[in-house]
Formats: sequence, C-alpha cells, structure tokens
Amino acid sequence: MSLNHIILGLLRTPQSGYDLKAAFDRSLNYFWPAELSQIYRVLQKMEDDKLLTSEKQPSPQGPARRVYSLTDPGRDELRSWLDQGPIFGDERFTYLAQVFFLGEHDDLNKTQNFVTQMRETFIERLAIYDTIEQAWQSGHEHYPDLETSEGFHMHLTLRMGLHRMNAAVQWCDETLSRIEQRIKDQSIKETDRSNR
Amino acid sequence: MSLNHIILGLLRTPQSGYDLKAAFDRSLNYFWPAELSQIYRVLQKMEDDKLLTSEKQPSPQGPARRVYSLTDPGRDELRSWLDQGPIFGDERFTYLAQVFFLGEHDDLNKTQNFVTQMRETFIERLAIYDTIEQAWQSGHEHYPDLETSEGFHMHLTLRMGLHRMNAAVQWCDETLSRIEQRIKDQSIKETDRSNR
DNA sequence: TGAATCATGTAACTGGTTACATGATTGT
DNA sequence: ACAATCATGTAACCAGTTACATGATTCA
Repeated sequence: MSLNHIILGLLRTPQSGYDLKAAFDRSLNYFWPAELSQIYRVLQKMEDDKLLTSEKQPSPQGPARRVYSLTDPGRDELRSWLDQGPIFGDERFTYLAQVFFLGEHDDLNKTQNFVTQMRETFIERLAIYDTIEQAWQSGHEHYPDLETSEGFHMHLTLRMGLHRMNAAVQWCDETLSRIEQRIKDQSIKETDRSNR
Repeated sequence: MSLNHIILGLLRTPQSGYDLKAAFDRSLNYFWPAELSQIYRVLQKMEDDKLLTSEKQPSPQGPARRVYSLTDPGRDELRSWLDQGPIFGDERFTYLAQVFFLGEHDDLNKTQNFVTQMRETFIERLAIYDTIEQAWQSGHEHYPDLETSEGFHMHLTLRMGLHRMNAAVQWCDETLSRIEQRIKDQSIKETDRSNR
C-alpha cells in the first residue's frame, strides 16, 4: 500500500486525478509508475475513507475537474507512513531474473548482446537524470528550489537515480569485459582441442 | 508475467513447489520474492497450459511430493522470454517514494534518522552479498561452479547486487553530509536572526 | 471535420499477499 | 505429547494493467 500514500503526499497541493497523473509522469514515474485508472480508483477509495475531500471545479478547457485535497486524517496517515521508517523488500527486477537464466542459451554472444542492450538503456536513463540535474542546479524555473525542504528531498531521489545508474553501467562494463575474457578462453580451448 | 518464466528457468532441474520456494529464498529472493501459495498457483496454471508436467513421488518425510518438469513448449517459452531482450520499467521503490515526501516533516533530524536506517539496511545487505561472494570465489560446494555457464550467469546477478548496494551506501553518505551541512547552515541563520 | 488535449470513469483481468486448512514424519 | 520440518493446497483480498466509454474544448 504505497500508491495511496504517494497520492496523499502529492495532494499537499490540491489537484485532480489528471493533474496527479502528470505529476507522476514528470518525476515519481522513475521509481513509481502509475496508471490513470488506478489513480482514480485510489482517490475514490480514500475519499470514502475520509482521507480526502473533493470539489468539482469548472475547467477552462474540457469537462469539469474534481479537485482533491487532504483532510486532517489524510495528513496524519501520510505522516505515520513516513514515520514507519524506510520500507524495503518489494523490489523486483525482471531483467536480473533474465540474466540469472541466460545460461540457458549456451551462447555467450547472446549474453553479450543482452548486456549491451541493458547498457544502452541505463546510459539513456543516466542522460535524462543528468539533464534534469543540470537544469535543476542552474535554477531552472519548474524545478522546486533546492533551498526549500521539498526541493531538497525531491532532489535526493534524483541523486539516488544517478548513483544507481552509474552503478548499473559499471556493472555492464565489468560484465562485458568478463564475457570477452570468457570468449577468448573458450577459443583457446577450441584451438587446443583441434591441435591435439 | 515473470514469476512463471522464473519458475520455468528453475525447473530446468525438476522439482516440487516446496523445493522452488527454497530455491527462491536462497538466491532469487534478493530481486524476486515469491510466496509458496503463488508458486503453487502458477505451477497449476502452467501445467494446464502444457508448459509443465508433474508426477507424484513419495517423500522420505512428509506427504507425497508433486515434482514438476519442463515440457518442450515450456522450454520454448523460457527461451522466447530470454530472447525478448532485457525487460525494464516495473521497478518500484517504496523507500524512495518516502524520501520524496520527507520534506513533510519540517525537521531534518527525521530525515537524518531515516537515511541512517537506510544505510544500516544497505550495509547489512552488502555484508550478505560479500559473504556469498567470498564463499563462491573460494569454491564453496553449494554454489555452482563459476566455469559453467549457469554458474557464471548466476554470479553476474550477485555482482549487480554488490554494485547496487555500494551505490546505495554512497548515496547515503553523500546525503548524510548534505544534511549535516544544511543543519549547520540553518543554525547560522538562527543565530543571525537573534543577533539582528 | 478531425486530431490533440483535457477530463473522468468502469470492467475484466492478472499478479501477488495473507490467512487458513490439512496432514505426514522426525526428533525431543 | 508436541514442536519442527516437510508438503500441498484454497479463499479472500489487495494492487495494478489494459481496454473501453464518454464527452468538452481548441486548433489546424
């Protein structure tokens, strides 16, 4: 149960489901993707539970918006989630599970290929984070001020992204060179065998 | 849909649901936790889909075991999953979501505490990985031989764990020193204000 | 007029967790 | 006798995805 708490966090500034989706896609998406349909259902549930209130507001374009805001119990719920301390143990990495079984192909070229693709993805992600980091550091408008508490904490998650992606790229490099070494060793054994 | 593929991978050596659970808890658990109940349901589903066959076998202790093995379509399904290339995008980090909103407490000591707890957890995890790594490198029996394809690929996932945890600890250290700096800066502003 | 964006929602389904039921064998 | 471990499974629930329905406004 985290999406509900994340939404409580975002609703410290009142907004609609549609706005929330945009907020996810801007930042949280990198470590917590969310679909609109799921957002709407969670909003309804939390309104039933009195953690939120909503108000219909006319929209400048399109149909009326339903703008949600935190109630006092909602803010309490958010705080008690934060007070639990860090919650671990629900991380799942599909690509690591794949690597785990890549021995199924008795062909190191396939692994090499796979890891090269991983590396490309990590590099792309790293570039995105770098761009954001630079814009943020140079005081670009739509990033929250680093002097504020909100800005500081949000920036911390970006830094984690950078550390993570650097580590992932390093792993790829280490792995690719181990693979090359293995390929060499294998071809030596091959020639040994044919020279015997 | 990954648990099913992981189970296909593990069933390259035939075993029971109970055995699979033990296999998860030994290794995969670090990046893919699985509950027995879920394992049993997936096994049934995949047997219905003819990806697996099962055979009842008497157990030396306890009730009869149902031992599953891969069928040819099962092995094809496993391979096509691996051939898809690395699958990204389903990673979710609860503790990062928490950090994101930790500005809610306008109290840096709480953040400091939180990050310290994170650091402890990462260090513990790192120690576990280090121990495994050392046992493995020194040829300890129940780790698969690093010369084999299976052993090599499984070891790669351990290496990723090590890289990740190192990065995470580094982030904690960076973060803790940023927090200390902020606390200092704040107390300077405090004294400024009272000296005005 | 038709695509893009704004905006909310439902339904069917998939994947996973928690709690519970059942029962054999082994060792204290 | 009873706890631990071996072993399989069901039921209720929770969380998330995909696909679909609906409809307003804006701009090319």
